[in-house]
Amino acid sequence: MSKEKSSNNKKISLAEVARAAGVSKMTASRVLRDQGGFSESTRQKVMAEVERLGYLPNRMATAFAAGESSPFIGVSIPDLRNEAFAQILEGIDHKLGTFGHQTVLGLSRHLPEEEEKWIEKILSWQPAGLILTGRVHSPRAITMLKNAAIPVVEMWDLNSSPLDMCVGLNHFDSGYQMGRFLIEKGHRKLGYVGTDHGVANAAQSRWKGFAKAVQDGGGEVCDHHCLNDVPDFYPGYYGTEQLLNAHPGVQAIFFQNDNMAVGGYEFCEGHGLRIPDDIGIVGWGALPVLSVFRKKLTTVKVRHVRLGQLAAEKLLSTLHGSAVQPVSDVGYLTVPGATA
Amino acid sequence: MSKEKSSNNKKISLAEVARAAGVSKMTASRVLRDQGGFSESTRQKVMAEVERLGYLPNRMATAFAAGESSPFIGVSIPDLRNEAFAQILEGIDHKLGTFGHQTVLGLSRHLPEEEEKWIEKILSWQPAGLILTGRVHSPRAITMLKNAAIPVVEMWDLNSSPLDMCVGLNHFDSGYQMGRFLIEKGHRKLGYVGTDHGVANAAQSRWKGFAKAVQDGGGEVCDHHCLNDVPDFYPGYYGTEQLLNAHPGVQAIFFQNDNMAVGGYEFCEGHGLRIPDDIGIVGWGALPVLSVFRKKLTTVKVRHVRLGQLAAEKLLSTLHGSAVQPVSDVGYLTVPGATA
DNA sequence: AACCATTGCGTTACCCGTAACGTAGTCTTA
DNA sequence: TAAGACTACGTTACGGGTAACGCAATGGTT
Repeated sequence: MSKEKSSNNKKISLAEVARAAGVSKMTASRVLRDQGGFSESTRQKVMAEVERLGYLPNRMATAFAAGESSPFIGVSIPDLRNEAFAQILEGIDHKLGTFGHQTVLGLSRHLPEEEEKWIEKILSWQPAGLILTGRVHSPRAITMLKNAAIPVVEMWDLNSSPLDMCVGLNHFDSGYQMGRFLIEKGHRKLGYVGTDHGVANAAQSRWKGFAKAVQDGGGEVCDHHCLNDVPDFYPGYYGTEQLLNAHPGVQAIFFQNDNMAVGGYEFCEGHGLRIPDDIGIVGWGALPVLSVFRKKLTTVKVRHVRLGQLAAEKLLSTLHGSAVQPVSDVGYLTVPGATA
Repeated sequence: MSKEKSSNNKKISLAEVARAAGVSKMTASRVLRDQGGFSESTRQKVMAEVERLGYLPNRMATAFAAGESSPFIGVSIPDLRNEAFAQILEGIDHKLGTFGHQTVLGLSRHLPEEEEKWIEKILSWQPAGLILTGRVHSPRAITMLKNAAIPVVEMWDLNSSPLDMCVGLNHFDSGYQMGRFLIEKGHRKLGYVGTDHGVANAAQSRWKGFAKAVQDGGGEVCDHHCLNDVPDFYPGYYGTEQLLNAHPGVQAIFFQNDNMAVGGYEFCEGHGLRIPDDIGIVGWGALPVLSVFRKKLTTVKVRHVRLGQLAAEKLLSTLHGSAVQPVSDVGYLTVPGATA
């Protein structure tokens, strides 16, 4: 509460508690940490003043004094509209919270320069570690991370030579698998609808994997990338419209994720296309919307929450001094449905 | 990166830079802050060592020394699967980041005791302020907040006598409006489908407002609450099934939010009910899924991102010493569609 | 009764920066 | 040429805790 309104208009320090209780700071400190070396009567005096004054310990000072690291773990995420990242963040935060750490959020809006600015700021506030999304970071960011000497986990995209540690899945492969799947269904003219932030990211890897599979299978790929938009329902809708206008005769479309796929599905069905007879629709991610969608969508299942938990676990193990496997693959599962 | 791998295996302090440059800590500090009072040759010596040693300033020590508050703002959110909260958090983080603050996340999973535990932890790490969701907090949490003497914004649910400051909308009224809307359409047997975490929250206010309007209009209300589930597509689906099994003949259903409404819509349509002729479907929140939904859903539009921004602005203004209106109403808009 | 261990505290130094103040040397100016 | 202003630093103290150490009083042992 703001100062004007609260009963205590300044923070109470341990020294004030100690003075009020008629003991030294050190004795008060020992009582509060229940570390022994004090009498019962002293304990009561100190605790009575703690209660009366509403003392709240300042752990920042403690950590500062002891040379400990802070409880803060910086977590950089491109955006939260994307349910995949929201789920990953839930997994991370839950695991970190269980071990007494605090999640400090950084939303990069898919821009490496935003991530760089955030990394510089957060590093100056002494986080114990960082979790970043993806494998692409600005050169200056990489230098700063090297100097910071704290553990870093790159998650989402698998990276065989990470800065430090990595948890993710092979997006290229998952795209390639889906491309093969559609080729084997007999399709040859295939589309892709996604977003584009001018940056190499995991979605782009999926698209490249997909394109490679289609080319390897003798097919043709047409793509439409919505510039600087979020991969959600509506971009899926208008992206499909633009793709089909530019490339009539596409037999199936692979979408960046399930929300976009649902948007594309709605566009197709709303314009008289039968699915999957006239056009196939394929998503990615197994997002919540699929649980009630009227047709079982062909998609790729990813355990987002688990991915977040694993990223947090790797960081926590390192912080607590355990040896850690630097790279973990959480995998994916291609799930054939009724839409392709 | 972890210590074993990085070039510098410990953090470089200002004192080390100063020693290497052959000056005092204070001179190095002045150079780094470009605060004047040093010669060009000294500047070059210091900056050369900063570069060579990879020095990163420790702002925590600075803040500590200057008696400043930390940049950390604690933000407590029930869950991130709910897109409304994800959008609010984006609004908060973007605004806070613009002003050099850092968002520290706390996910309460709709449990006041989780919120209490998180508040205790975060307060001991000296945040500059807090943003909490809703108006219900545990008594101990309230005491701790009073003692902390930092600004607190309660957001989401409007609260005429907040702990400190408040930004939100009148959920009860928005539910009441929707109840009247359905009564005026001529419906009398009305349903509600939502979730229940055993806590008085904003969704419960909407439900109470809705029930009051229906009763005032001479109607009958039937409800189904999914226990401890997230208000997403699938709970909307199965909640509708359970409601309709228990109460056949319901003429329209008000859902806790749009995602649940879409789940309910899918259930109804999948079971041969025509919408809105056999049953009306009404959502809340104007969530992204509506942009492509095949029928225009009757809903309530809420500016979630704006709400988050306003909450952050209130906190920032208080922190920078400006006078602030303690309570702001961001309002809502009932949007009639084609589903009721 | 002298000795020693234990108990229960206090004192000092330190963590990493910055504010406030001190000071030696240079430059003006009357 | 001496007083005063200015430049370019250094020194000290401080913030909120804790580690390490010191020490007086108490109790038990021989």
